[in-house]
Amino acid sequence: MPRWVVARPAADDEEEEEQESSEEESDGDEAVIGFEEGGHGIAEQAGEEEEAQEAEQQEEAQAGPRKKQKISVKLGQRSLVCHVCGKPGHNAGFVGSVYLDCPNRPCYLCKRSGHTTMTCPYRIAPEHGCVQASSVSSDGVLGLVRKREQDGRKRELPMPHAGWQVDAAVLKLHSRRCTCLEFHPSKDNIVLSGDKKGQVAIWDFDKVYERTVYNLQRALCNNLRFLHSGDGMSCCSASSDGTLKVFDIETGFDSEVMNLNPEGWIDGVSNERNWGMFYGMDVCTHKGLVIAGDSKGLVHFADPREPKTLGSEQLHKKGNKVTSVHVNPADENVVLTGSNDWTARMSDIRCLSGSAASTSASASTGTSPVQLASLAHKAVVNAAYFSPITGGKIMTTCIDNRLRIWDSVYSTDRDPDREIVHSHDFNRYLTPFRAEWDPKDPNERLLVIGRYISEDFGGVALHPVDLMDASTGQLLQQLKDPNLTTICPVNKPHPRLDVIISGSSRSLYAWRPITPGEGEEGTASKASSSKSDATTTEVLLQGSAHFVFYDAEDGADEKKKRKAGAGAGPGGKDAKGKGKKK
DNA sequence: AGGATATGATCCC
DNA sequence: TGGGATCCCTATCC
Repeated sequence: MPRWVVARPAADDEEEEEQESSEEESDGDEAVIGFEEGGHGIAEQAGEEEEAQEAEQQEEAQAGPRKKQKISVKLGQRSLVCHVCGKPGHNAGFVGSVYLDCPNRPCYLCKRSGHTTMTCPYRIAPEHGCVQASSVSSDGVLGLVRKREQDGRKRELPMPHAGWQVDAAVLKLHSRRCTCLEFHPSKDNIVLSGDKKGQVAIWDFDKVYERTVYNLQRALCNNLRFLHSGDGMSCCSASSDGTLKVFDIETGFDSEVMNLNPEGWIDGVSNERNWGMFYGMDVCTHKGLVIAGDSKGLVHFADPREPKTLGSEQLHKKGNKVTSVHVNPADENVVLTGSNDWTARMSDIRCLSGSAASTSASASTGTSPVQLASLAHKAVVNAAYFSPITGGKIMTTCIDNRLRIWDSVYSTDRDPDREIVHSHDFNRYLTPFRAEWDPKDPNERLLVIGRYISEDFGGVALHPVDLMDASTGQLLQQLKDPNLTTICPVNKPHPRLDVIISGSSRSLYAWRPITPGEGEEGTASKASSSKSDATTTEVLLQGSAHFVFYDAEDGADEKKKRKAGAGAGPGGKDAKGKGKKK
């Protein structure tokens, strides 16, 4: 029984226009669903016409000034001109929920020529070209023994569940898109999310209506990690405003651990080059150490109890973002970093000199004494993670549309054991995709990643969240919901429960397995017959026990229940939604 | 309602 | 080495 909450973003300072918008928010079913802006209809598909091509010059010479024009692909239309390659005779773009590729361009999925996305072998069989892991291979007795020893006597990765559905959602929790997620280390139903404006929200996806928002930083919150020390209330946040802050999730009280721009922005002096931003960040639990990568290829080490940088190391090429930092779960001395310099690198922090200057020269040549391995990629590395239990495997997400798997940290001097072609090369405007290990899978094979290109599900274009097997490249499940039409770049499997949280646009969604007997109410099977938003709404309403409207704007008691059968809505309980000062 | 635009990697000149 | 054009899947602002 899916439960949906519409939350207004916490008040941004004191802005007057909030009132107007709260009205439009509160009026009716549109707001419930909150998908009114999702339309990707063909009519809205605007495109840029290419510069004049020889061939088309004569034909269109009389057409007047060529400016931006609407692209509306109609089947059977006469004079077709492709807005992608500029050649006549065909067109590209959405036809209903299906995107037709330009045949003159390489495949958008695998980037190879000779076919389009629709016929791409990687789309038809996601495991195409993928080597099976030795631990799941069936040949030979030795292989079997090895498999038994390495892989818990399992060859087939058990299908996680028959299906998943959105069980709960907070729509418009944030005022900007969600950028990162983190589960509470001990409280099962609590998830934290950061957004593009530096806000951090704490959401109870069980109670659904309970959430807290803090204005923690002034720019994009790139990473949240709990310190796992003391009471489990301290969380660390790395932001593009150049600060690293530790805050208490109960009180919102924060303290600055690091600031890359202590002088602040100085007009005429500060610019994009010298302004420091934090990206990837992780925590050494036992050492009480926070490790954060910045926008200049530096990795900083700090003790959150003492606001002072312990040291910095140029682990990546100067001027390139360190997009991801991960401490090996089995050996805290080993750190994996991903970067815009097209590499992921494994380093031993015991060899730190503590001074960025001393190793900056060697880092760019890849021969720093700190460095254990450098994993070459063909494009920017969005994320590089050790496997969550043994730390023995490595998975990277690269925007060349490939997930790379090394089955052993000792084979990092070779090519990856597997390259899984998967659509996650974001264009603009989206939070970078990051494939995440499922920490509950003892085999360390299950991974979760959102999909960029849409698929036609009964006439609706949806972007599923994919569950894949890192050992075979097999697509195990695609999580989808007709009411979730936006792309889900941020996804995280729960460390203990059968829950996956997805951050999509400004909203959070909690997926749970469909329990037998409950059926697939509200999912695509039902929506497939309906085309318009209105009917989709109907389907959602039918399939749900109750809706709770949560309007954080109006102060304390702003819960309005709607929709029949809504008795279950938790009564007049106050949610603390005021957010911190500032 | 619809255009401008923020935004980021990349490629090309 | 730098500016400008480009990009399928946004979302907000005006």
